Amino acid sequence: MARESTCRFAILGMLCREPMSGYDLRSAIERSVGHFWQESYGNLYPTLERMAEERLVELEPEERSPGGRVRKVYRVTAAGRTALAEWLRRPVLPHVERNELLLKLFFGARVGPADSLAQVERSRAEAEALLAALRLIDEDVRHSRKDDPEFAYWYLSIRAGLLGLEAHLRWCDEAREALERLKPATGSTKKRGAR
Amino acid sequence: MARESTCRFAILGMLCREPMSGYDLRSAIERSVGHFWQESYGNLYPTLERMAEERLVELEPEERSPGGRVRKVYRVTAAGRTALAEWLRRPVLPHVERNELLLKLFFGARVGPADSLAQVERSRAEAEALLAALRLIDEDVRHSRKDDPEFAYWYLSIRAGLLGLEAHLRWCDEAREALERLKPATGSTKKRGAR
DNA sequence: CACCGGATATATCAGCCTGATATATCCGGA
DNA sequence: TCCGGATATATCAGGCTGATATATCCGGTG
Repeated sequence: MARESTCRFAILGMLCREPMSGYDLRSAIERSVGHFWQESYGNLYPTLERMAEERLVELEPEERSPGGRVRKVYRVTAAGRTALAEWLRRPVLPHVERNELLLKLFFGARVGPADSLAQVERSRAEAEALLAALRLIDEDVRHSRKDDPEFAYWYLSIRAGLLGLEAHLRWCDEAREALERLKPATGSTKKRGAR
Repeated sequence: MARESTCRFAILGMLCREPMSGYDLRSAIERSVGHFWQESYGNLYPTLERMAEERLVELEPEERSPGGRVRKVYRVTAAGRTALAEWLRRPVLPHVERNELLLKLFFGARVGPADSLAQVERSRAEAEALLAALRLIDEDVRHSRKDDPEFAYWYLSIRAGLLGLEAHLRWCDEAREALERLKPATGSTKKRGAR
């Protein structure tokens, strides 16, 4: 029945560290868990409103900037903390992640190895860039936060990212090789494969 | 702007192999690409209707079972084949996959290492089961389909699954170790934890 | 024969979520 | 003073999931 908005819990987790506005939430989430979790404004703002109705969060007493600019800073309530803890203990339900790259490759015979190869190369380049970025974050966190009591928990997600990306790169290399073997005999690349 | 229903292309790809009903499509997809792509009826039926309006697919001439039972068998049109080929060549746009397990672990300090450990163990068991299943499929496909011209393309997705799951298992082991180190060092809390 | 249960088959809906769009203010630098 | 980029909130169409409803077919059991 009622699918449960996971967004709620991302918000609760972040608000437990520090009260924030919807805008702040988005960047805090991006900065800390951005490599495996993101939230859009279109999701955050309505969700925050609902959560306020449900008393999981509440607005901090009107804190306006001098000019009178609107800024809604939310804070987590006791009920919010309870709900978060309850969710953290609940098992993750298994879910098949859609993988558009694999789907395109699966039907790849309809367009030929060159196009599939291009998809793999693009994916590889992207993964390489993500890996480089994550390694920088890794370095940074290992130095600046290694004494934070939450360090071990944060580190788990970085390791997951690193291992996952490395595995993906290995797969890309394998796939590239396999697809290259499919290409029509090397040398003269002109053969127009009329169907 | 118009996000493009990926479901359309999963349907087109499958219908290119053989005309099918919505019901058949669901099981064909489940059987062949189920480990990285699934479609729900709630998505398939309305999508098929729209695609028929757009002339990407068409109904086969009334094919009813003797009792007059309704059964709508769709077939891909020339326009459908073109649309599929065009999509297959278009680059996959990068997208951060949400990972609920990692999110729960990231906030794990709020409930403690035992609960996080349980999440990891569950995920590990699940991955182990998926891996075993995929190895069977691997065996099967390598024997029964190795001469199919599309074999190489199908095989890519199996290898992606195998490498991904193996990497995940390695991460689980790492995570388990890290979380076990966080547990209150006591040897006092009995050896075999009561589950 | 009647009945049952599981597979076949289609359809609809609430609700989550994304990506796009709109709007307005703040503030530092040219 | 004006510009542009960051800050900030809000709304919407449309994709998609998981649940629910409904009905038929068919083989096996009593």
